[in-house]
This record gives sequence, structure tokens and C-alpha cells, in this order.
Amino acid sequence: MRVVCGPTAAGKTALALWLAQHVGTDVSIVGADSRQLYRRFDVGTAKPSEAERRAVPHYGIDVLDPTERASAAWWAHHADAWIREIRAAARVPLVVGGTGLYLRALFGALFDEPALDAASRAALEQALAPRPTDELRRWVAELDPARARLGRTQLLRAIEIAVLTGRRVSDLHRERGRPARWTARMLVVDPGDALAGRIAARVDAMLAAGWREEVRVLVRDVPESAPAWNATGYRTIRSLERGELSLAAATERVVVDTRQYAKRQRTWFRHQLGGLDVTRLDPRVPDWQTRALSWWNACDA
RNA sequence: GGCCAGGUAGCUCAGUUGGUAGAGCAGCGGACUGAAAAUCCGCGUGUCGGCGGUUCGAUUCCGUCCCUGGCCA
Repeated sequence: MRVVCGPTAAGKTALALWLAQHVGTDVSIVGADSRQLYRRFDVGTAKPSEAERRAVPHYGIDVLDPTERASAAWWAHHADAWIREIRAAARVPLVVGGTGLYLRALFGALFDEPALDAASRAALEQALAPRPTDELRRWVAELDPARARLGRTQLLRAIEIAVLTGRRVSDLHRERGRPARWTARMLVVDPGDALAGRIAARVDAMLAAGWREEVRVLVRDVPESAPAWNATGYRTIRSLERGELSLAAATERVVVDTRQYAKRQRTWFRHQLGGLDVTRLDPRVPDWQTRALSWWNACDA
């Protein structure tokens, strides 16, 4: 299974589209992007354009309402179905995206979660929400010490599993590991120190493409708590539209946030792809097309 | 040209009654198994504007020059 990944604004989408149109077979793209899932959050999530989606079929884009919460397992389940559908239509799938955990859920380590009662789960989430992170950390130090050094999201997860199943997540990870659904050949796209400049240019382009207008419409009926607002920049642009920030300050804020996000992605793609077949490509090299094609041709499917 | 206020980390600033300095932001490194564009952890040597002087010792005091901002001419 071919996968194009890398930090945001690296040029993944462009490279994938180029490949789709130059490899001589019918390619369909599966997006592995946790923010492009959401309908109506278009400009700031850098979704492929209408024309691009007409030229190459895309899956995994515009599949959730802004208030729905996605998850890695949810995405992997659907991605699996999309891939089968693409193959059944005698086309070749290409997974493209920067959400590392989603890729992991499809190609590796996600464990098989025991059934959790939805009501108790919601009640527990309510009860935990107001608790300070330090307190959660102390609890996890008791319940599942191996997880206590991680962040709040992971602490909540550790407590949830411990309370609802009576088991430690770290034990379940070991005992209920699931075989990978596909073997992946990854092409990690990264333009090195040109990335910061590309990010700044992309934010300007998003603003010019109507990002503010998009947000102005969204604030009318998408509640502030909707998961879709977590996409980088959206809350900042919302503040801009409320007059809480100048355009210059908002732009700078979004550029910085995006840079920091891209940095986290790099760290992930540097260290978290263990066991997978990885090829790295700097799209600035003059022979990037040759290299991309030879990567494509070295893969079975 | 005169007076005043400043020139300290990439940026905004604090501080040193003389013993060569520290915050926020930025940046860098790392973690990550069903919220992941999320959530966390770690990292601070910089001619303290230049040159002289006083001093055992100056970023700190004195002189002078340069630069920035404001006011007055």
C-alpha cells in the first residue's frame, strides 16, 4: 500500500496529484487528514480543490459534520473500506496525509479495544473534564505508571480504560495488538528549511482565498465546542473576525501555530515509523519526478 | 544644534547597592496505541551599543563617541 506523508505544507497534495496523473494507471486518493474530514472547513484545512477532486477521485474528505468527533480507529475502519472499494473498481489506492496516528491505526499498532459502555464513558468524561492535569497524572501514576509521563489526552485515555475495563491500557496494548491491515511503503515528503517560507506563503494564500469569509459563516451555527474548530488557525481567525486581534497579529499567530504543528509532525515521521518501509524525498530536488516515480514503481500495490 | 529617555538572548523586557545576567514569546530536541491540526516533557553564553578611564575586578561608576525615540530650537 503506497502512502505519501510528511509535515503540513510540504507539498504532499501536489506530489500525490502529479503521481496520480503520471503513473499510467487509474489512481484514487485516500486522505489521511483528521481536519479535512470536516465539511465546511475548507480553506484553512487546505483541502484539494474542486478541479483536483474531479481529476482524481478522493476519499476521506468532507465525511463528518463539524460537531462530530473522529478517532483514529474510526478513520482506519473507513479507510480500510475505501481501499477495498477502490480496488474493487480496478483502481489503485494512494493514501495521502499528515495525521501520523491515523496512519499508525491503519498500518500497525492500534490495539483491539474491548467494548466500552457509551453512557458510562460519557459520564466519566464529564467527571474528568474539570480535573487539573496534575491530578490526573497522579491517578495514572497509580493506575498505569507507564503512561503517567504522557500528555492530558493520554492520561484521560488511561483512566478511561482502567475504570471501564479494570485493565491497564499498556497491558491491553501488549495483549490485544492487532495485525496490520496492510503493509505500507511510505514516501515522506519534506522540503527541509524551505518549509517555514512555504507555511507563511500558504497562510497568505488562504487569507486571499476567503478564509475569513468562511469563518464568518461558520461562527453563525457551528458551536464553539465543535471538534472541527481545533484545526490550526481557525480559532485565531475567529478572534480576528470578532475584532480581538489585528490582521497582522492574527496572521503571525497562525503562521507560528502552523510551524509548531509541522515541527511535531516531523518529530513523528522521524521516530514513529518504525518497522515501515520509508523513503524520504525533498521536493526541491530537480529530479523529484524521477525519484517519485521510482518509489511508485518499487511498490507492489 | 540643545534637553530628556533608552540601547541587555532572534523579539519584548527585567536585573546586577561593582564579583561577567534571567523571564515571557520565538526557536531547538523529545514523547505519543480509539480527541492527534490534539495533549504533554526537556533545552537559556548573550562582545549586557563602541572606545577609553577608575578599580584586584566594570554589563553596573565616570568620560567620550555612535544609534533609536520624544520634546525644544
